[in-house]
Amino acid sequence: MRFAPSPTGTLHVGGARTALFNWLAARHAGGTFVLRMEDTDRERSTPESEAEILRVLTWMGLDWDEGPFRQSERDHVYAGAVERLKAAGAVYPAYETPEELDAMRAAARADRRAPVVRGRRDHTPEELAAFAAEGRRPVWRFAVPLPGQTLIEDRVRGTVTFDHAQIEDFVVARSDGTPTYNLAAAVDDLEMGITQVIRGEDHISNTPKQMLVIRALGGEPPAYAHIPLILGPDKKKLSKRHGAASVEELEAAGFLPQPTRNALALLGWSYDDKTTTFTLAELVERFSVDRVSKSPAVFDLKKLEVMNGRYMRTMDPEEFEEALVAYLAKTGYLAGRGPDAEALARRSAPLVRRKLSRLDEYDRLAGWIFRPLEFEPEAWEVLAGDVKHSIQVIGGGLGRIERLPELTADAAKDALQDQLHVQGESARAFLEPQRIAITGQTISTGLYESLELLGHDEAVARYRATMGRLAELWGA
RNA sequence: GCCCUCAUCGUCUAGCGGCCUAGGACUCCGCCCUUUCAAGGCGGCAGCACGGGUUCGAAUCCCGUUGAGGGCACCA
Repeated sequence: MRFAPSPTGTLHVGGARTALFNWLAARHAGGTFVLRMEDTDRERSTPESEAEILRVLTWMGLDWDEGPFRQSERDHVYAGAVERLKAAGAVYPAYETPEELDAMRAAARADRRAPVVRGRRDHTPEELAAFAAEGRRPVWRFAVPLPGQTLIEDRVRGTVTFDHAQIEDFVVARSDGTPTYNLAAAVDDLEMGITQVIRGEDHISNTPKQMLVIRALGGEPPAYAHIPLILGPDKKKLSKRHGAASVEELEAAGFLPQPTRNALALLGWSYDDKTTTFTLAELVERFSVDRVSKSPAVFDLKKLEVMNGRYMRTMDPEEFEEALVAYLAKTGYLAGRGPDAEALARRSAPLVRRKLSRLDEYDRLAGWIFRPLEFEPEAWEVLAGDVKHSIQVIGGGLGRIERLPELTADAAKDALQDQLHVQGESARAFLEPQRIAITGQTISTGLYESLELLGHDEAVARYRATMGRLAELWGA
């Protein structure tokens, strides 16, 4: 099994799922997982991109047994293969100019035929010598056998037939001697002893070309499985245009590796009619390409959020605390929020654990902890909407909190619930202002726990500050 | 234009001729619980693209139509 990305950008959700499926298939079968960088496009391939892909794979918990190999470092292998193809008469030098190629394709199209290119396979030795004398460098094209057809015995789609009339004499070696993708991929799959290829459906039309190359080299093609593509909400192939299309973005948004992996596995694959959560071990044990769906799937971020939230709620509290702090540190959230920032974040972990679906929502819930009391406009609106009521209710709450010998969440709960009865208020009408009074937010961590976290003095101070501002408003 | 592929609730899917009055999950909508937001519990809305066959019987098999996706470079 192998995963062979081209390092020309970040790893998006589709590529990550391809990697996952290959890895799962390899681990399930006890096979070898090979990582190979398809960087024959030297213009677009970058070391940064390669490092990023490796990092993301590791983040997802995927390891590899061999590699990463780089095609850019294997020129000699491809050169050797091209020589063997020449010797076998499977390729020929082509001198057609770009204009001629365009004309050929346009003509075929006008003729309602497939826009395929056939170079002249029958140049005489004299002609070839003349070209050489002019210094013209040919590309080498694969002489697709005509007539004929190539069948793919695909593990997810069944038998797929390609008529050779539809396959052009594809370029195998560029005029500068470098190999093209179809040559390099075929040669590597053969050389590296790859027996199973799982890749996106967008590669399916390349497959017969690669099979042709492998057979011309005297080899046997691996088994192929072309998995359906992942689509964006617009039903188009997922690309950078769609938000959060890369795993890097998911990570930055505060999704954890386990639920992300789980969600990715379930895109186009299912185990049965009910199970929706799997541990890594379960995935390895149960995965099979035979159960991969044939139709493309729309990636649903909302579903991932739900899975992520549920996962965070079921993980160990300590583990969650570590994940949260690591995330906040990595994203730079903690920096510049005072020397106690990390300690505060740790203390807040239990308060946000049941409320978050993604870590980047942390600030919305708990940002107030790091700031002196200040009101969100909407929050202040709630209090200012009925100043008299707010003063009564918050004043009532303050009176009770103030007298508490020890401000714990339980004590706060008992006191406030008793007070709301005393004042004949509904829970919502009484408790909502309390939260705003101390956090300044309409949505926040739980009221009682928040009070405990603040501690008696700070809580009372905040209450008083709010009362002060309300009194000011009342007076005016 | 040519080639390949796909087609079950809005989304992800189970279903491989009778177990289907089509199951699960997410979203959405109610209700309950916690006398707060959230979380949790319970319930509800919603689907076999269409038309022909084959068969005692079709979501499941065949053909066609329609729709959708992918590919068609000296990119990968």
